[in-house]
Amino acid sequence: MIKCGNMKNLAKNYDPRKVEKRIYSKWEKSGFFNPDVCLERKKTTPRAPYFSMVLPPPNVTGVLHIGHALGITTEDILTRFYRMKGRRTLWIPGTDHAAIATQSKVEALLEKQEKKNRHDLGRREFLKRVNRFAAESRSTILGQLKKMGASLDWSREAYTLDKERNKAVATAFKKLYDLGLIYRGVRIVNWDPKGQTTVSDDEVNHEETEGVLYTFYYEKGFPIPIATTRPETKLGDTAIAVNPKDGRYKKYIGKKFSVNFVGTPLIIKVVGDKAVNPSFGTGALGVTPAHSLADWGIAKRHNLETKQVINEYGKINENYPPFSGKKAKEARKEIVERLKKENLLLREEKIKQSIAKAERTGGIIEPLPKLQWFIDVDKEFSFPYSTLSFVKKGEKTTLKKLMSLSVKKGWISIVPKRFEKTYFHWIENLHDWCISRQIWFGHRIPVYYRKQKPQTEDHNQADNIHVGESPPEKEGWKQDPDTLDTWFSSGLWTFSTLGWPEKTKDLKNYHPTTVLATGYDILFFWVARMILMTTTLKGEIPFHCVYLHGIVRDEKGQKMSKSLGNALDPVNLAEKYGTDALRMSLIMGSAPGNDVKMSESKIKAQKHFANKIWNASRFVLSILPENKKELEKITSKNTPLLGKDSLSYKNFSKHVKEVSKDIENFRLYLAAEKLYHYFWHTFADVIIEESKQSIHEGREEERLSASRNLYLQLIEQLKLLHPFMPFLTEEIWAILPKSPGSEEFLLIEKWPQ
RNA sequence: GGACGGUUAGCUCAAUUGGCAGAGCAUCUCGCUUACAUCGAGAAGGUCGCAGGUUCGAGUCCUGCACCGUCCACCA
Repeated sequence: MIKCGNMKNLAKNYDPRKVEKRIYSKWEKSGFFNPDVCLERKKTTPRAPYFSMVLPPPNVTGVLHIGHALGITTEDILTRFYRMKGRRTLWIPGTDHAAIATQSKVEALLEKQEKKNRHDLGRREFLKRVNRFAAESRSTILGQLKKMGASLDWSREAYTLDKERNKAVATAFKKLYDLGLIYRGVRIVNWDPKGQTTVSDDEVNHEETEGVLYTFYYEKGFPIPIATTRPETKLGDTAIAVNPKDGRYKKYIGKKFSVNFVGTPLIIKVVGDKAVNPSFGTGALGVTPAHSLADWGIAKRHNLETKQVINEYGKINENYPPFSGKKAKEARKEIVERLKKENLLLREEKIKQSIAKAERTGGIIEPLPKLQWFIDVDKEFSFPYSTLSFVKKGEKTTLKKLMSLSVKKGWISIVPKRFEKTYFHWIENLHDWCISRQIWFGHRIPVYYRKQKPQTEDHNQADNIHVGESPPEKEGWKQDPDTLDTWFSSGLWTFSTLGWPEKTKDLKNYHPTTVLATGYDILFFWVARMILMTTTLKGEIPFHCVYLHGIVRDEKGQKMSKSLGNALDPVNLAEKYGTDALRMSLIMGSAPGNDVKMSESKIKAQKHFANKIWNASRFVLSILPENKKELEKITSKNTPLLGKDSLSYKNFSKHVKEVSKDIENFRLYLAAEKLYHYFWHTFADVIIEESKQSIHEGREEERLSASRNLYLQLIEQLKLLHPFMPFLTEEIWAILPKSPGSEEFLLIEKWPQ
């Protein structure tokens, strides 16, 4: 029998609570999350390839949810893997101010706690409150990131609204403006009457509801019946559009009618437009340019007048008595009543209708023509860089083309590939991006206006608009009161975090970033915008690869949310089962782009796995001799592995290669599964069990060979498992005797070959 | 209207280039044996959504269908 005193002081069961905090602070103190320290301490070399990533900045609206935990785990696995591979590895942390989301959260709190709105406080005081809220959220979030074990370089932490990023935003705005890609103009926008602001197409959700399609004549004797779900907007009709091929109405095209519609005089021109579907409704469309994007397009094509009926509060404006001041819905009811009374209503039919709601406030979107700032995605401009192969310097291109070609030409790959199709499809349907918001929290638009003086009224706009970080020195300039869409600043994230617009070393060393890992739900919001911004402002791609993970759902497959009460809190779970178990359970069975169904039993299983690793390690520790010289025989390379052990180790080497390949190819779920399976069902169940005989009863060489095989395989499995289960593996690493040349921290240990 | 994904054991999901259908949880039986009862040994449980086709061989490739889900879309 060998003496086995080594494991006496180790608990029989692994208790993550006693380990995780201590280990994280050890890592932080070591400085190895920072590639500069790794370089200094020669853990990597200046000539090593880099691996860089940004953390998709969590919104400062509250706390991290389990979806974040999946993203963080995915990213941390990649980061730890490449760090161990010897790359110059940088993962940058940060948070997002999330303009509308944060502002509406604080507004709701204000309403609830003090029965006040933001105007009661005023812009300055209100912003103070929001910033205070954001700061609290930020520190909660940072704590949670650490709890998850994220090996982020905290020395480079960024915030979308901090000084550096503010400068980046203003610079970006000016540059895009100078390129002619940002313009101010009147267009139909998505107006949120509840939030009193515009929102972009992507911030609108469509819900299917039942609506009523009313078919009627404007007045008695009018030849063309029209159909609409919103009779109240018809007060603003300026035309009827019919399909030019429609025999029924051909003869009316070009004619003008004066009608009296429920007491309001209208001048209706009949136009032919091929956007009109002859088989829907009556085949004739009452054109309301101010309140429908489709009609706006028709009006543009036929030079029709725009008459606004509904105001910013969703009420009929002052021009339409007796309906003025009434809510759209009430006005609708009254108008329909009147049409009925006058015998003008032909039909009422129930139809399925999709209703647009603002994502954040739930307000029903009112399409309104408004003067706003836009990014023009179709405008041709000459590309100012010679850094991308698919567009030459000086060549005419558009933002849409840049976004599309970056992926099409293989500069950026999307994993899984099927999302590339979705991406292209989205770009094809893209309209100009409305970037101005009538909210207070965010980047104030870096534009200043001056009232035109009568004597200088020469239509020279440049005299009265100034685009830049600060106003010109002369008097009378007022900054635009609006703020920018939050995704404007997020779009700059890969390079604004590295110091742009300054020419920093970080930019040179770590951009383009290697991978962007994020949920597929923000492919359009964020990923596409980043590609847009980076190609245009830097002549670079933001990342070489986009890894899209799924959404975390509950056991029933429902999206987790606070309101449904099925949300799992990652910090609670980590506390209960250990972070490593939580991480493992999130990764296992989650193929790229696939949703993950989570349940506590899954996490529990991984807690058991952690315990298994702990105990197998205790066993290996128990067979290691205490005597230094004896121990060296096992830890050093000089002891040969005999037949069976040698074969077992060879097999293990295959496992190592497979796992490495899986991680390199983003098959993290497969790597995790293999690690689990090999450790439990090969290493513990078979190899350890079979070694027991050699160790207890074998000859000296057999004993040494078996012990060395166990020791080697354990050590190397700890390395393989480290990216997935960093705390447990680091803890065991600290306890096990090391081979010559090993690192103090598993964190920076070389990845097995 | 367009596109995408899913359908495999009671539940949650795997099966990387086509090669004997696998895990975890739950269930049943037995076992506290000197790493681990957060464990071990064993059992039961599957016409891989349906219908065709390609192939020596199909859960995997092709065609069609069904159901569930998701995203996109200016048919009022």
